[in-house]
Amino acid sequence: MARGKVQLKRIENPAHRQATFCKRRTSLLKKAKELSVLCDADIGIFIFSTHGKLYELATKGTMEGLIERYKMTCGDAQTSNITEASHSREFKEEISTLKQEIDLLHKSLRYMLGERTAGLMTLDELLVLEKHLEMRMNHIRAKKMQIMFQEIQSLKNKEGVLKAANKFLREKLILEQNGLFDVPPMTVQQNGNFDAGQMLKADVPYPLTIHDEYNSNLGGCSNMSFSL
Amino acid sequence: MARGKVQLKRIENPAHRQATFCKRRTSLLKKAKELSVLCDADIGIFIFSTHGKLYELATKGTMEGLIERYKMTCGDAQTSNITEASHSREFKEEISTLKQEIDLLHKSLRYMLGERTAGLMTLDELLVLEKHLEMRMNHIRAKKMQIMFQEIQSLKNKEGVLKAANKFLREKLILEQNGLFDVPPMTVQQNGNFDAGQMLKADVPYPLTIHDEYNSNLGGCSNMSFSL
DNA sequence: AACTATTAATAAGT
DNA sequence: TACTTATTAATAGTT
Repeated sequence: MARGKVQLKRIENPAHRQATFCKRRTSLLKKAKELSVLCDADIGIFIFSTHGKLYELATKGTMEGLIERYKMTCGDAQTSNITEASHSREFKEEISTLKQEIDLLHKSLRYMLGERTAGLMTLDELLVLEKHLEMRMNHIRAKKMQIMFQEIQSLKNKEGVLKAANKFLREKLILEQNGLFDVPPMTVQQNGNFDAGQMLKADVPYPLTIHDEYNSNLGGCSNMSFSL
Repeated sequence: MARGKVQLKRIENPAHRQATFCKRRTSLLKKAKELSVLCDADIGIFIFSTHGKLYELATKGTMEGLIERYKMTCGDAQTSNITEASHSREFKEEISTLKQEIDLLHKSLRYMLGERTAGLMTLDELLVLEKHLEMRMNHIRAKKMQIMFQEIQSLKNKEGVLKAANKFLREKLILEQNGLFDVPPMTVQQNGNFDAGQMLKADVPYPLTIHDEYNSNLGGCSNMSFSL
């Protein structure tokens, strides 16, 4: 523009190129500022020198903001790229969904643990609670077994005692009857039913089971509760 | 620059402003192209007019590419803003963490349900499983009770039968002994212990409990399992 | 970086 | 929007 025209091609002389770059870069940014002020335009410029150094201008707000606006504007019409903003929004939505799911799982776990704790539990707490549940289950099983065996042992004792008494009485009876008449030995079969026919073949029609007052001996077991 | 200087302020006349915008914009982009060619620089420019229309120039590759390069360059040195790439990475890391937590919660739930299902469960499935658990617990309780009452009823039956037989034998014995000597009536006390002293005060030292072969009558109850 | 001859840009008018 | 032109601004080559 002065002292002769210039070929529109790369300046090979490095010093010359650097000088020109400095002058024209300054002018370009100045012109951009003028344009933005005179014409009320928003302009973003970034210039990378040959060596990668960055020179920038954002006439309104930050360059980030202008880039956002640029992506919004051209994203509608030109590129198929999704803007950072909508990327962020999608990520945030996914994170929100996942957090909701975690909340629900926490609630489910608390429900299963039978807990009515108020606050949220941490991950570490959950692991503790997992072990906790195992212990609770074992405790419940142990307690259940203990009660059952107590009841069953109590009944077995009664059975044994009665059988012993029965045997003793039978033997005594046989001894007493020895000179008068014969009675076959009485037995209790494996299925727990009393063999009345063998005991008394014809002369005594006897009720073989008795349900009434013996319930009290079992500590009211029909109302037993193990508080699971 | 011609026919008089220009004040560096917004041109209020819209037509005038629009004309100037068009001229200067064209010049600016021309200057930018010249700079990029002469000095081997990479330049990105975007201009938003007053009405939001976008004019852009990217002297190398696409504007997207230049914006990426811009963010890389200034992200390292100038601004404190995090680039889209690292934003994405952070989001992805958070999502990964949340998914891990959900996996763990799913495992916890499956463990509590006693399930050994392979795949992941959906949120909807979890709600179903929550109800499922309640039903399973009720079922387990019912089954447990059923088994216990079966055992206890079986033992009660035996007890009743033996008592009946005992009573019958005792009466029979008394009848037989009536002319010979007196025996007081035998009883079973509330604590389940046989009152041997009352039955036979002096002459028969008798083992009051019998533990052996009667276990088989209880269906192997010492090995009972309710598969919780 | 400063100078300056010269070219490029452009304001105002058409 | 495009052309014209008087005038200013930019800048290539030099110091």
